[in-house]
Amino acid sequence: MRRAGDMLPIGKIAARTGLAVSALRFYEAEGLIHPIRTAAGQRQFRRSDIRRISFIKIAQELGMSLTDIRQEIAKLPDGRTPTKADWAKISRKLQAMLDDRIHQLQRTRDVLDGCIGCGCLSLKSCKLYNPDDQMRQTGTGPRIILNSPGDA
Amino acid sequence: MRRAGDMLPIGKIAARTGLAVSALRFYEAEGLIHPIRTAAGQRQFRRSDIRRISFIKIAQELGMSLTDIRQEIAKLPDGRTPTKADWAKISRKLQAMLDDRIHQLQRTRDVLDGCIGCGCLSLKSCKLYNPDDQMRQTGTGPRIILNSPGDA
DNA sequence: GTAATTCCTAAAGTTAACTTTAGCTCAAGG
DNA sequence: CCTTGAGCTAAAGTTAACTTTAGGAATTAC
Repeated sequence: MRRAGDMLPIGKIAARTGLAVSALRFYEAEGLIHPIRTAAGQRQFRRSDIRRISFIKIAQELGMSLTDIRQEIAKLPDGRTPTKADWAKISRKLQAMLDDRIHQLQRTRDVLDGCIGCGCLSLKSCKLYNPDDQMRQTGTGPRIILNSPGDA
Repeated sequence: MRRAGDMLPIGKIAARTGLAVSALRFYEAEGLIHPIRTAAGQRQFRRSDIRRISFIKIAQELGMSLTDIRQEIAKLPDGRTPTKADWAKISRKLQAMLDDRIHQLQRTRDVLDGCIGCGCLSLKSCKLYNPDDQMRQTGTGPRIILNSPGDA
């Protein structure tokens, strides 16, 4: 029952999500979104793609790389437009990540409280950094890692 | 009263802070740390530099760029080795940033709870994103911004 | 119907934060 | 002494995540 009226051109999607048009094209090239094309070759997005893009942004905010996000999104149902339940399921990992991150920051905050004041601030000697934290990027290139495995 | 015994070579500092030697040299080039040199030109770090580097890492973790961090560090007393009080003072901004970040994530978490479940997830239509949030990077180049000014 | 938008692709450029490489010098151990 | 492990510099390379540019084609607005 859904015809052309449901579809949105790239510019509208950009406006609705706050992403640049170029970023959306980039995301398609990266396999994160899969707009269909008009006969003339112009991209047409489903409304549900807005949710997908929102998911991408939240996951990014939590430090996931686009590669990681692509993997997560790949768990969505095959050809069909994902339902709310699909998103709820896949979002559980985000919930957990949010919780972890919040706790980590709270710990940092608490320790910083006494620790910078007392003058002992040192990445190794202080327990400001929790060693039990995975899920941060590794490898070469630019890194922003505080809790790298091995710190104690 | 302090002679050479108090000073540490770059390798030791790298070991103590968890940073790579190359990163420390890079930080010096960026004006974030200022080790002195031996007659032969080798870097010698003060023990207090460990605290300085720890500060840099925490600030980075909170999303500050090295440029921002350099500015903050510039507020430390001129030539003298900073005291605990100096660090405590400059760390107050980090405390505030930590608090902001924690609250932001909590908000995201709470809204995500109901919001992804209910299927309304959309960056613009949902209040998942707080518009009252500054202190995120702007400009060109790679960006990871969720709460860019203008979102509602 | 035509001017102004919006869209297209492909390729190259940008930025931050480092790392790697190449070719040396210095310092510590046996 | 002489080898081996740190250090040094300068310059080039890397990576992620985009943006910009160039040169067209399709739509929309008047």
